[in-house]
Amino acid sequence: MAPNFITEIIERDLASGKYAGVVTRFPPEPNGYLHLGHTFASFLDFQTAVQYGGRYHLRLDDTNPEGESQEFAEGIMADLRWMGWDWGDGLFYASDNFERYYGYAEQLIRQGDAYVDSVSGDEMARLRGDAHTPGTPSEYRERGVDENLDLFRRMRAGDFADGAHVLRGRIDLGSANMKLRDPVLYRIKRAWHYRAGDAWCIYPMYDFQHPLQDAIEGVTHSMCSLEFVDNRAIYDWLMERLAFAPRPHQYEFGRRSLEYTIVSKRKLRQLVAGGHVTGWDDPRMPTLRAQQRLGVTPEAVRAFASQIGVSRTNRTVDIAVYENAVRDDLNHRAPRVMAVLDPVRVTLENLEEARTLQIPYWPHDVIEASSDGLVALPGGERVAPEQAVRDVPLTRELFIEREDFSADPPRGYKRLTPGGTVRLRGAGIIRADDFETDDSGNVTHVHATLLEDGARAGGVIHWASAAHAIPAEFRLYDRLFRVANPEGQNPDDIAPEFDPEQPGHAELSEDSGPLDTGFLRYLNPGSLRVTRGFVEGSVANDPPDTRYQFERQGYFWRDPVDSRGDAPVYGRIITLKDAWAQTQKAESGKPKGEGKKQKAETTPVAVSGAQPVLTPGQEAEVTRLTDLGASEGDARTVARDETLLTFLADAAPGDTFAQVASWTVNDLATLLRAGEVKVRAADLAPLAGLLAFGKVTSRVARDALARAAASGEAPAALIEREGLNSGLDEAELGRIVAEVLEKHPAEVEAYQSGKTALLGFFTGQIMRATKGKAEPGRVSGVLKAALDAD
RNA sequence: AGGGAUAUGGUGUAAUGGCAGCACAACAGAUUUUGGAUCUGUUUGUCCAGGUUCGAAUCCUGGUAUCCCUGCCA
Repeated sequence: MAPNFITEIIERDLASGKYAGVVTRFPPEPNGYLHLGHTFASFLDFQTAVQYGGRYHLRLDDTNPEGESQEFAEGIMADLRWMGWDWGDGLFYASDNFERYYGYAEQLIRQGDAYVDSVSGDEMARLRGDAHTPGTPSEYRERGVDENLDLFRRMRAGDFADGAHVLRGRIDLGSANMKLRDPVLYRIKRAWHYRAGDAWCIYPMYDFQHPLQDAIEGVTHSMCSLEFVDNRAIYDWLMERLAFAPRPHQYEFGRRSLEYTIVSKRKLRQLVAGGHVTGWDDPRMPTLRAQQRLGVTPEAVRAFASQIGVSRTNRTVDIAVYENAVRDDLNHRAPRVMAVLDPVRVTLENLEEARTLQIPYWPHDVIEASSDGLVALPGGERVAPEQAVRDVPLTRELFIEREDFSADPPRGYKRLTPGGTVRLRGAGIIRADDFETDDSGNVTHVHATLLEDGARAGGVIHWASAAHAIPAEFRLYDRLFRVANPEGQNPDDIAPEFDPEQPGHAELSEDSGPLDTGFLRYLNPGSLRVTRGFVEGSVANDPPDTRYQFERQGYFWRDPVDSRGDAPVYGRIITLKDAWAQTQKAESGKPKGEGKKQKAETTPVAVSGAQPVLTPGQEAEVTRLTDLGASEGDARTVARDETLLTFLADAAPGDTFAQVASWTVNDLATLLRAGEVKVRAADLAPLAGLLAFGKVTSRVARDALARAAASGEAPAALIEREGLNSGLDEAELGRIVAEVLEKHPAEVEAYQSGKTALLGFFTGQIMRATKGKAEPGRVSGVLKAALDAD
């Protein structure tokens, strides 16, 4: 986990002793399967705890019986364990604590912090008001404690129908934060809970239950996504009213979505239910179980999760980052073998007798990168590179890839052509002497000659012996959607031409309603291509979960569901990068271009220089302040802000006023509004005087101002006490400059070889070394002289 | 419209007043018995307008854009 704003908070909390250790939790609701979107959140929760030597919990957040099940709970656990997580005894079910939540609810009632409301849902929504109008109390808001307690107990006892009453927090109906307008804490809902059965007919709401559960578990840092920012106010209110100490705190991070992927549970369900995929584990799905079946390893998923950063903005990650993580993992894991996916027969006319070749499993670069000098056999055993080979028969009858022979090759084609040569991987060079085609012109047979050593060829192709290779089905997966953002509008999208051979297309057109099925129209009709071909015989004895690189094709493994011993099915985990396809596409690509979006186009020109309109009273203040010497801009800012106005009221009039006003606006405004400024404006005049007379640099003055604001000490006294007005003579400055240069020889060299931007770096170092006492004007002169002299 | 959050290359993320860096992508070259991998290099960026400062991605003011909130879901 790279450093981020949450690790920063944790380090501060640990350093200050706020918590003895870190405790986090990942709280999925067991009403669906985990998908790639969850890996980010779970990784953040778990890995952060690991990183700080803390604990992480898995919490099944099962407070809404609808849709939740043990099957989902177990699926979630299995997927997380597959990812390599071990929460030890840190497994919690929210439903195990229903009784405790209930107790806290009664406590809130007794404290007058919660009440039973008895209006309908519609009425409650109406009374809540909207963004412009504050909420109005329902007629039940002022019920007494005893009545509330009685009603709430009877709610639990099942005396009332669903929806007849709710328990609400009594917070603030007028709050601009809608979440605070007396949120519902409990509702009556007669539903069978997969763990609690029918023990309860009231269930707690997220806003009530989640903070309590965090506190009960002893969680310290409770991470959730950005849409819960407003809910934090309830979280803090609850912690305060129920006096938890030490208490957990909620921090929000931005979600990460992935290009070409949807993660909405409802839409995923539509894909399964509509038969657009074969199930939740269809290798094209973004669910973890699907990625698992695809053959992606947990290490790759974790690498991906660690590579996408953490921030407070919702972002969409480039699919290439995921693909890179998958390839990078497989490159060092998957032995190389050969398979022909779309075969064309080749006869080596001059090969009389079959040969057995020993071809290495690994390319030279993977061998060289091995840390112990050994490499793995498909079974996992690590052996010397020369032993990491398999037997491959070279026979008179072979198969090669249909794409690897061309009677009419495009420019730059490096494979087999009539009369041309190519190297058969590991077997030597052949020349195509002749070829046959069928009625439609498809090549059916190539007649070739195996050439002597010393022959030359421009390219290398893979192959398989017709007599020994194993027939197999290949499933070539591609992105499920044709567009990066299937849930968006995609006005530039061009629907693919109708192709009756592609399953899914017909359903797609009859199924596409105007509403939520819109994303279905972006389904990629070619997301699954099935071919029949041959894989070299050596794979027969390998473990069934071996991931291979089929050379020049991509990474594959045996489909764990559909593959049979006598009918193997190989699924493509991911393609190899294909520079040739790139150039091909570029050649044929119309100059239409992608139309890079220009920022200037998307951002309308801002109306600049617009000044907010001031009231006559504020205008009068502006005049008064400018008369006192303040700049127009500062005056306008101050006049509009009561806090700044009040602060500035006791500033001394005179020459120093303008400076004090400027500091007020530019340096103190934010602190002032937060009520964190301890110094008085009256104490600022002497500081401004020191600055005006050149006794201190502006840097020293601002530092002193900041410290004074925090401590309340008069800044001028502070400067006096620390001798910051002592000035800096030429000799001392020269000495410090020399010291700084000596400490940073690499930077000096870089500067002298032309990187003049480093002047700012040196200036900063010198300012720091002199505590700001050096005058920047002099520094630059001395510095340049010293650097040039060196 | 009220409240809240956010804004750095194509994408994601660093820089906490002092060198705009890293990863992925793209492009070029080297290398290569995988058009893979590897290595080297290159292109592209601080939302806009003002202000403070010797110096601003960072501080101040104003604006713009995007997202979230008005479930008895989580």
